[in-house]
Order: sequence, then C-alpha cells, then structure tokens
Amino acid sequence: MQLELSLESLKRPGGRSARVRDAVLQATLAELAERGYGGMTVEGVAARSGVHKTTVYRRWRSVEGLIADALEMAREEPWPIPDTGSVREDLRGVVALVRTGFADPSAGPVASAFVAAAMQSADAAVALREFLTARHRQAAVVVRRAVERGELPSGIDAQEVIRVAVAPVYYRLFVTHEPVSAQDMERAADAALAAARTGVLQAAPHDDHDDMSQEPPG
Amino acid sequence: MQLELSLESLKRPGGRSARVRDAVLQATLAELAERGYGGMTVEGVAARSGVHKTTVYRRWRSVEGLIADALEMAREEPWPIPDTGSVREDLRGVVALVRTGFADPSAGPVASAFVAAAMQSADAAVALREFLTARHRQAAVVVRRAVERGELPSGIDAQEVIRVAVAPVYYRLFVTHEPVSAQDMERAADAALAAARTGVLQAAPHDDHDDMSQEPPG
DNA sequence: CTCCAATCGCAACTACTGTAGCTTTAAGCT
DNA sequence: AGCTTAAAGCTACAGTAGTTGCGATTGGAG
Repeated sequence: MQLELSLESLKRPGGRSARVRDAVLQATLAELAERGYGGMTVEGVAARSGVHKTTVYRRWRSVEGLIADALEMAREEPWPIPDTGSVREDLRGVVALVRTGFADPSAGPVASAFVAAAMQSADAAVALREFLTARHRQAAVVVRRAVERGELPSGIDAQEVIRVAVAPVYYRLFVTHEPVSAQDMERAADAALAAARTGVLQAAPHDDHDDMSQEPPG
Repeated sequence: MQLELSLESLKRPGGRSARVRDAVLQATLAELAERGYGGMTVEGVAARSGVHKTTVYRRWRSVEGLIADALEMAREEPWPIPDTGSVREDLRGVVALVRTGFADPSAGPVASAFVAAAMQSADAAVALREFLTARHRQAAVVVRRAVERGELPSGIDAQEVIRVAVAPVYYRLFVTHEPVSAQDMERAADAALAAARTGVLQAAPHDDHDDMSQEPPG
C-alpha cells in the first residue's frame, strides 16, 4: 500500500486496472475538449469510457482528480523548443508556443481546464506546478545557449527569464481576459530579454523564504 | 427595460430592491471570506442575507453572477498608490500591493475568488477585466511621474509597464502555484523597469488585431 | 387614497451528484 | 488448473442545486 505509487509503472501495461485508467483518462481528455472544464462531469466521463461511475468516483474522487491524473500523463510529451541562433527569436518562439497551446481549438480547452482545475484542487495544483516546472526547465536551454554565445551575461537565472517572458501572456489569458495580440507576445519576450541583459534576473542565493503560495481547498 | 442599467444608480437608495441587493452582496463577501470560492453556495448566501433563494437565483443566476456583481461594487474603492520619488520603489510598491491583496487573510480569499470566478463565467470575466483595467489606469501614474522626472523615456505605454510588473506575481499565484517571495516581487518590478528603460514598452499604434482572448463558457 | 407593475416569498418538485453495501470479475501466484 | 484478493460492476438511495407556478408585498403614479 505504501509502495504502490512507485510500483504503479511496473504493473503489467495490459492489466485490467491499466486498461480502465487508460480508457478513463482518454475519455477525460475527449470530454474536456468538447465540453470544456465547466461542462465536464464525472458521469459523462464514466459513460464515454464504458467504466462504471462508482469506479471513477472511487479511483479519482472528482473532476479535478481526473484532470490531475491526465495532467501527469501529459507531462511526458516533449516540447519543440526553438533554436534559431538568436535569443530574441528563441524567446519569442517560446512565448508563441505558449499562446498557441491555449489557442488551438482541440488542445486549448484541455490546457485551459488544467489551469482552471488547479485553482480548485490542491492535487491539480501540484500536478500543474510540476508540469510547468518541467516546461520551464526545457525552455531554459534557450537562455543557456544565449549565455554560451555571449548574448547574455553568465550567472543568469534561466528559468526566471522564461517565467518573466510567459507571465504576461498567462496574465492576459487567465486573469484579465484581455485579447493577446502578436505584438503583446513580442513585447513580453523582449521585455524579459531586456531585463536579462541588464542583470536584473541573475540567479541569487535563495536566502529569502518569505513564502506565499496560493493554497486551493480540497 | 433598455435603460434600466443606467438608471440603476438613480433609484432610491432605500428602496426594497436596493436593500435586497445590499444584503445579498454583503452576504456574498462574507461567505467568500469564510468559505472561499469552492465552498460558497447560492443557498448559503440566501440564508445569510435573509433573502429567499428563489430571489437570489432570479436576480443573479449563479455564484459567478453574485461575484460579478460584488466585483462591480469593489471597483469603486481607491488604491493607495505609492509616491516615493523613485520609480523603482514605486513599482515595487505596486507589486507589493498586489501580493498583499491576495495574502491578507480576510481580503485574500475574496480576491482569489474573483479570479477563479472569472475563469468560469463570461460575466465575471468582463467584470474582472474592467476592475483590473481601472487599477492599471490608477497605477500608471507611477510611470507617468517617472517620465516627467526624466527617469523613463517619453512615449512609454504606462499601463503595459504595470502589467509586465505584476504579471509574474499573478503567474505564480494562480498558474504555477509557486510561493511568491519578496525577492520574486522585486525582480518582477525591476524587470519591468529595465524593459521600460530600454524602450521595449513604448506605446505603439495599435495596428495589430490578432485577437485571442480566453472565452469562459456561460 | 387607490391602483398598477415589479419584485419578492413560498412550497413543491425535478434532476443530478455522490455514496453505501453487496456481488461479480479477473490478475497473479502456487 | 485452482485459489486468493484487489478492483470493478451494480442497485438503491440520500442530499442538494436549481426551477416553476402562484400568491403576497412593496414602491411609486395618478
């Protein structure tokens, strides 16, 4: 019971449980894509997957649980980080990747649901945090390459540059709900770059522990 | 029927409808503060306000409707924009205002609920957008004063500087759910300032109409 | 003072979400 | 193959969110 989590991946890929999980998670993605987060329901997922609703309730507990699990799966797939030879273009490319990820008619609703679910459930929140941490790590290459090329000063906090670059896009998409123009994206990327150049985003000894994370209930 | 919205404020402040609205909205804030967005319910608000639940459903339709209306009320109250004589400190102050607005034990849950509700309902989304637009306008003085002082180049998009400054905080609070340290805030403010200095955030002729707002359902 | 229109209160009802108790199935082991 | 046990299926039900139709109240106009 204690080791189950780490053993999960060792179980037979064709076992009944695995089959059920697969069916349910795929149904989750499908439901999210066509009904959105607000329209998705546990019973809907159960019906579509052919799995009984009590089973879904038992294993995933709620819509947010389903989304958290789906999010864990999604962490696997890689990201086509750009490599143009110029930080400016690379950063703009990363920001554009983010936007299109939410703009795409099929993937967009799913991605948005992840963000919405993370605001309602602590489990979904950690799943999303881990997902995005992985993405930050991946995208940080863009900055490190720039340092090697001499485009940026060394000692920079690469992931923080990424965060500053994408933050305005997320802010517009999920907080102010303003439209995000191509120019907005360019300005966000270029602003992060300018900040990086002036040394504001240097990596610092993390002596500061003034925590203030936003805890969702449940 | 067509003019009702604009006439709303002209109605007697002590009329029955006004009394009901007041009681309900106050109950909404109270419920949000102690139960949070996820725990708030229309019936709870009705019970606390002493107004029948049918009435609440009829006038506000849902929890999100209640929040949207409460948000409209909240737009009134002013914001203690700092004026230290230095853009750097002023910007940092604005960012700190944002953080504490969500950190405060009584106001925090309410403010967070506004953001969460805007993700679920289109009405709440426009209410929040208008609210934040007002705040951006207020905070922009900080930048304009800096331009007058010669600290920043003229022709700058003052509100965009504010957006870039606060975006990383919102990103951490509501997207990645990472802790927000004092250093994180300083870096966000300083990054926006650096970008502003290098002229990346100049106001531009808005020829770009590549819209991509995030539409919530309902 | 009387009447009109709008709004609110009320009770009953529908539909749906999530749970409980029990039975059945199948994966893995010897 | 036969046995054990964890997990899935099923029925029934409890609780709650949201609706409807109608009667009562209120505020304002003539």
